[in-house]
This record gives sequence, C-alpha cells and structure tokens, in this order.
Amino acid sequence: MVNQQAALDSLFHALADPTRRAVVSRLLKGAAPVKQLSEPFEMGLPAFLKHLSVLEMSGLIHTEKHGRVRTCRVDAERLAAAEGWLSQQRAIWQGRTDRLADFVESQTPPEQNA
Amino acid sequence: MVNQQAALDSLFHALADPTRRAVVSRLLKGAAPVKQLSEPFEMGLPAFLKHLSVLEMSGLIHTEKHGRVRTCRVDAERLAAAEGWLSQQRAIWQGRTDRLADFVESQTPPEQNA
DNA sequence: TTGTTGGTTCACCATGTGGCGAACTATATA
DNA sequence: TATATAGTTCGCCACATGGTGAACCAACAA
Repeated sequence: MVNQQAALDSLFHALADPTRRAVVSRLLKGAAPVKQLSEPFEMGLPAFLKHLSVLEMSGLIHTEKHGRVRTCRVDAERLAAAEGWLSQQRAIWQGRTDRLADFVESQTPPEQNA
Repeated sequence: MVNQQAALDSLFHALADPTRRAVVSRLLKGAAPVKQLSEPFEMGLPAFLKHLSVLEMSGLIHTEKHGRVRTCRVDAERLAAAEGWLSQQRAIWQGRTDRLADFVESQTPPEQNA
C-alpha cells in the first residue's frame, strides 16, 4: 500500500506538466517514434527525453526500440489508476452530499468503496 | 485555454504528494483546522503549511481564519476538474478501443461517470 | 565509405520543492 | 496580567526538475 502511494506520486507528477500531458494525449491516438513526438515542442531532444523518461518511470508509457527508432505507446491502465483514485475520493465526497440527497430522495445506500 | 493548462499543472502537482493527497482525503470528510490536520504527519508546522499553501494555490482547498484558528475545506469541483481531464483522455482511448468492442459486442452505451 | 538521421549521454545551470529550527504575532484562557 | 496555544514568517539546507549545448553512438541511405 505504501508502494501504491509512490505509484500515485509518480503518476500525478508525470501528469503535472503540459508537455507530458500533451504527449500522453497524442499517444492515446496511436503509438509514435520519439522524433515525431518531439516535433510540436520547442525544446531540445535531451529535455524532451527527460519528459519521456518521467512518463516511462511512472508507467504511463512504455517504449521499445527497433533499429534506430524508439517507439512510444501509452499504458491506458496507468491513466485509469489515476482516475481511480480521484473517483474514489469523489465517492467519499458524494457519500456525504448524498446524505442530503437521500434526505430528500431516500434511496440508494451509499456504499463507498473503501 | 493556456490558463486551463496552468490550472491542471498545479492541480496534478498538488496531488503528486502523499501528504497532500491525505489532506484532501481527510478534508473530503469535513472541514478541519490546520493544527488538527497536521497532527497525523511527522513534520513541523512550517513544512505542513507549505503543503497547505500548495493545495490552496491549486484551488483544491480554501481556508478562512476565525480568531486564531484557520479552517480548511476542500473544493470538490477542483477535484472534478482533474478527473475531468482524465476521463476526457479515456474517452479518446475508448473511442479507439470501442471500435474493436463494438465490432464484437455492439451494445451497452458505456455510461462513463462524467 | 561517407553522410545523415534518430537517439543518447554528459556536464552544467537556474529554479523549485520539501524539509528544518528559531523567532515572532495574535488570540484565548487562567 | 501572564501564559499557553494556533499560526506565521524567516533563513537555511539538500535535492529534484527542467532546460541548455556539445559530444557521441548506431543504423540507414547514397
């Protein structure tokens, strides 16, 4: 469970940068080589590779090299993990606000996922 | 839209730390003063206040002071904003994989929780 | 074989982050 | 008034982050 925390740390950290979010967004539409991925961004390859490395460390993407070109693809399950934490939190919140709703509607036992 | 990016930056950055996630989680169960919030964590008040400051800058929490006690509460809409970006991304991904699924199943409108 | 292209590595730099202790302010409370 | 309590501010530190340019390696292409 401690490890879970570390995973979320690196996940959210990876997403806390517009370049990296753009890369994820781009990769969700299909795999791509490093060079092509880097083209929209006004930064050197070394800097861009660091972003890729952060993404890869977080597990959000994984890459493989064929010949001299490295191809990147996204791991959608990692993305779902981040979303999972958030919707879990929302469930807590909704568990609370639902009591107001229940007071009016009186149905649906809250059943928050611990 | 550029500002949107900055908002997501600080949102995800705020969430990229176990202490801050724990605070958010705690606050989703109800507002609390700084001291009480800080108790579970083994760090000084100054360090903890920096975390609160990061959370407040991101808009995830807001605070108000009455007398000498500052009360913190969460802003669930900010949390929803982060979740929103993620589910938006998932929609892209699912738009792709759904074509495979539809090819086999061709039923059940996915009903994602917006 | 000689370029060119795609990636990689390295040293370096400015800035940000996350923690500390110490000193301080302001509000309750005794 | 005196004292404890809740926050705040400040200076400091170690380390991570995000960028640079330059040199370099490995695979195609001419």
